[in-house]
Amino acid sequence: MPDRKIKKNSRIQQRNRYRILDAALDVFSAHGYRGATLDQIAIAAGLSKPNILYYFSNKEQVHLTLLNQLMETWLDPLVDMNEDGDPMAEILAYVQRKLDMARELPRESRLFANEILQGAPRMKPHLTADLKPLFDQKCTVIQEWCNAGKIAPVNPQHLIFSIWSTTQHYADFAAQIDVLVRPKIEDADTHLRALFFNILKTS
Amino acid sequence: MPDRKIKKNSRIQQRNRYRILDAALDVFSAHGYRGATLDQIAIAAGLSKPNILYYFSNKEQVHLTLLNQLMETWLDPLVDMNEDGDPMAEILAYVQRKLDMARELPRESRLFANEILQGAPRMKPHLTADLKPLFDQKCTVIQEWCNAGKIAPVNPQHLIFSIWSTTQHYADFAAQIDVLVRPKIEDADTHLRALFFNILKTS
DNA sequence: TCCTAGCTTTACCATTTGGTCAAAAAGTGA
DNA sequence: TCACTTTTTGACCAAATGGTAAAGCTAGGA
Repeated sequence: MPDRKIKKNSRIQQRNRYRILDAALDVFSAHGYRGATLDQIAIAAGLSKPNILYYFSNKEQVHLTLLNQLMETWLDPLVDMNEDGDPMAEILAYVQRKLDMARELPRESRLFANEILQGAPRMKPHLTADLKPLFDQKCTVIQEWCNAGKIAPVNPQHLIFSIWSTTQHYADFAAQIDVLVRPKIEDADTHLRALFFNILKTS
Repeated sequence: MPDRKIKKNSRIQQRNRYRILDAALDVFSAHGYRGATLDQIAIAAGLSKPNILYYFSNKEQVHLTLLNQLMETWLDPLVDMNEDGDPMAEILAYVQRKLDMARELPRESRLFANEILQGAPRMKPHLTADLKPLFDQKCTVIQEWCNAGKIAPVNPQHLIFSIWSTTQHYADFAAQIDVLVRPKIEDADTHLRALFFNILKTS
């Protein structure tokens, strides 16, 4: 029988791969790639270490799978920024989506931050292939909005960096924020909307 | 002889402790605490591993020494924000100092970011003891500036978070920025000045 | 009921890692 | 030069880590 049947979709496969990736997300986002161990992941997943290696060929594959999955959803908010919409509304909605994402997927944000902080050794190809073209395209759109006078003149690259940094900060630096402010922060939305509204408004 | 002479200041001691801390800053900032090894640090310092442990009792002590040193300089820019000065000028000057710092001390910024990202296990006491009081005090100052109408109403906590995140982003996410923009960024200053000017200006 | 493919575990291995120790080497003052 | 202190090193260790191999278990179809 030349074609071997690989059942990646059996119920057990699906459930266990999901468990492993969920556990790995916990561990990698908390300790970085080199700081995370297969034993930690195994314990968090409720499986044995060799069992992890039955589903993934090695530690790096687990990490890579997570990064690949992440890349898919990570770019969505920016993709959805529509060049035909109202510029101010589009940018502010993008800020809101990024902020929501930081709140709903803080582990993913920290996984990404860890990877970039450490020089993006496993992610650089993705950045070049996926993020860079999208980034360039959206920079062009913003530049055109500026040129048309629909928003105040602004450097598109730095604008996007500011949006990324301010929104992701609430996930990535949560440990610091927890120390500094007692009750949970909920009014970041208002602040960031004002921050970016004020630099973009024409008048 | 009851009092033992500990020569921490011999020329050799000074030189080697400096070399070790400089090498450790390289390694810790690039891999995080758990991802860094004493061997890497030893090689980067041009010393042997046991020699490292002659100067520092263990790996954690090297890391802690770095964090303590860092904490001293890290707060300076905020300390220097003078409540008797012109509010707008003071805040914009603070932004500029933070940005300069991210450019001049990117390894320190990444060391800090790594530590916070991973839950600040060794830094939380410092944050509570040193950063928090300063943060609260400066938030009060900014709030008073708002109340006096000297700057536009703004949430001081979020304003500071925005300043931290946008400035440090250029150090912490340098690997990503390198992929996205060809020539080196020098006009971040202009962008950030405008960003924070526009949300703070009255009228 | 038995067979088989798929799943799990136990035992194990080589390498890496933080750390120790005693001896050797290099300074240093008289 | 000699005696003494400080610094450096090579050999070593126990624990942790990524990974392997083979045997054992389990579910489900014939």
